[in-house]
Amino acid sequence: MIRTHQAGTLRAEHAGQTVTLAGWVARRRDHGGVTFIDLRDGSGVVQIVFRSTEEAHALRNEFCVKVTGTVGARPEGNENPELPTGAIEVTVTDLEVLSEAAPLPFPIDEHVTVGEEARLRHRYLDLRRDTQARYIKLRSRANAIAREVLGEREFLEIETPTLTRSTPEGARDFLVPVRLQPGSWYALPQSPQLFKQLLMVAGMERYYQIARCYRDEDFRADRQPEFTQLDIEMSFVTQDDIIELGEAIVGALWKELAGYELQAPLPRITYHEAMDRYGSDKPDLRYSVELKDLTAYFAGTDFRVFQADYVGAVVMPGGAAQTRKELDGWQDWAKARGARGLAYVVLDAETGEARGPVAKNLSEAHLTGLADAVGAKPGDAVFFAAGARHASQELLGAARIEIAKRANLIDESAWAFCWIVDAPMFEKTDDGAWTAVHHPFTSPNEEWLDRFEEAPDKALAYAYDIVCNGNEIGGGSIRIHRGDVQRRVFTLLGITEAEAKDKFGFLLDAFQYGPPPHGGIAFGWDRVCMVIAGTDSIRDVIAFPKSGNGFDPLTGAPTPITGQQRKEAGVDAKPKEAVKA
RNA sequence: GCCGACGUAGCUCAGUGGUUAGAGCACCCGCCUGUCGAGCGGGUGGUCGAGGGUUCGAUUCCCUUCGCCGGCGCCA
Repeated sequence: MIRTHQAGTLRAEHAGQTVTLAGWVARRRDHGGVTFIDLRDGSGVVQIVFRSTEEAHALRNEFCVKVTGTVGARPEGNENPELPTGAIEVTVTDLEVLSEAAPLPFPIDEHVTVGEEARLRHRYLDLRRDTQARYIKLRSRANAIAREVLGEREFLEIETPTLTRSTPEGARDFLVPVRLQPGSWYALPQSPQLFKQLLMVAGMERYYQIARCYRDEDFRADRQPEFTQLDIEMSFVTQDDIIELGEAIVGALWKELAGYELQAPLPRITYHEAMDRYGSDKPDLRYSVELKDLTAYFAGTDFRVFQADYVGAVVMPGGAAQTRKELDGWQDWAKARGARGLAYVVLDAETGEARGPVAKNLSEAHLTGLADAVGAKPGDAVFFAAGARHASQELLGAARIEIAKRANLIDESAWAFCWIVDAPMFEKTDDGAWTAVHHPFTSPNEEWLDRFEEAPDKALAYAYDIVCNGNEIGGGSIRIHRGDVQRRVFTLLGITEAEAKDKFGFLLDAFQYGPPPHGGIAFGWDRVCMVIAGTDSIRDVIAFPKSGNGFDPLTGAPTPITGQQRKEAGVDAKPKEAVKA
């Protein structure tokens, strides 16, 4: 090594030692006769002092330098308690500029906010910033912790192909042309789902992988076209076994990275209960504000809008104090989400009288009983949604989150976990057919195994999601391992035998040879790291993330290809057999 | 695909239908021996995202377009 110590590790006990350091000029304070420089390396920052000012004068921000000097206690009164190294400084006797830095496109400074585009274009500079570097380091530790927990439990880390066949998730595939077979294409995996099931058939019993996955869908703050899953599958297990494992992993992560002791077992909430109480399948349990079903309460109302399959409400504590403009703002908020609006009633802070545009449509009895029915107090506002049950609950669920934000009900220091269990097997598509909510290999639970056809809309699966502070951080299921059940599911989904054989015949083939009962879970690893890091963008925990539209501001990818590449790749080749849509 | 916000110096932002578009930081030069987001003085730096329109005159108003961010749709 060309250095003897790491800058951030120097302490008072090093006083008197001669050390050689290497790092970057983080900041310079040039007083003419004496110059202070904050020297930064991967471990932190230490102040170095130049008495001979000539050479220090030429140094600029982010020059990469090597210095030799003597560690000494700082003069009385000049200590900096803000810095771990603040008790000492290194007086430089020898300086070598390892490389110079051009003027920076943006300051490497925690105090200055810089636009994301500039940061990503020069991500290698962005990552020199302490906060950003910490996110990346945290992720590395998260990987190590997961491997440790799984290794102890005798899981095998097994890689699966990234050039593969389209798997049955619902998203659009990224496709790769195949030079050796013009007209045929690989798909990049949306997850290693089928491969991990094949590994179970192969007797690998306990598999995991930190797997890159690809989905060609639009972006969000917590979605990238390529992302990472901690992907896990086990044989001979029940749902409880997977949940226990999930809690062990999450427990280890939060203990070591967030200093939080997980209270296992975590609460389990059924999917339907979550929708009824929180209007979400990933409820944020850091605050209460629950939905109230008022369908029965308003039965027989003259108000047309409330003559619906479902009428629900959510209370905003103190919401009556909102200005007319703020209350109108909720209407715009609801319309932006595709709703007609958000009916509301405010309860007078003094009298508790129910007022508002909707109040005049409601009977005296309904108005006077409302506060009790929804659990509201004088001074609160009550928001209503009426219509189709699921959509109305989702609107109220979104309102619940917005209420918590606006009324400052979120304890930012809290961790609230839960499992959402008993997810439905199927849901109706727009054209009236059934589709798998999870994926078509998800097992019905015991209760529905023999009769899910009787009421597909009510049938429940052995499927579970783990939720933290309103983020779905992982999810999985027990898989179908019986051929007859799998065939019945395909039949319900309208997948013919020929289609099934064509799409995933290799899996069905494998399942002819004594497949073990198995199940698994996948953690959205970027999201897990994001949540632990306490940031609100997945891009913070990805070393080189893409920006909107899949553009990489650093490399400029994607780029057009040359005619030669196009020809060789076989992009335009016609497949030998026509493929059905 | 839809909705909303934003786009002015390298960075973060202010500003205006009318003379030469500003500030802080960065950068360059100088001063300065105890700073720690050092300080002081001077200087360089602008296609006001792009195109079109209205106007005597547009960075400012209008339209289109591009980029970016957030959300909806989409993504089990």
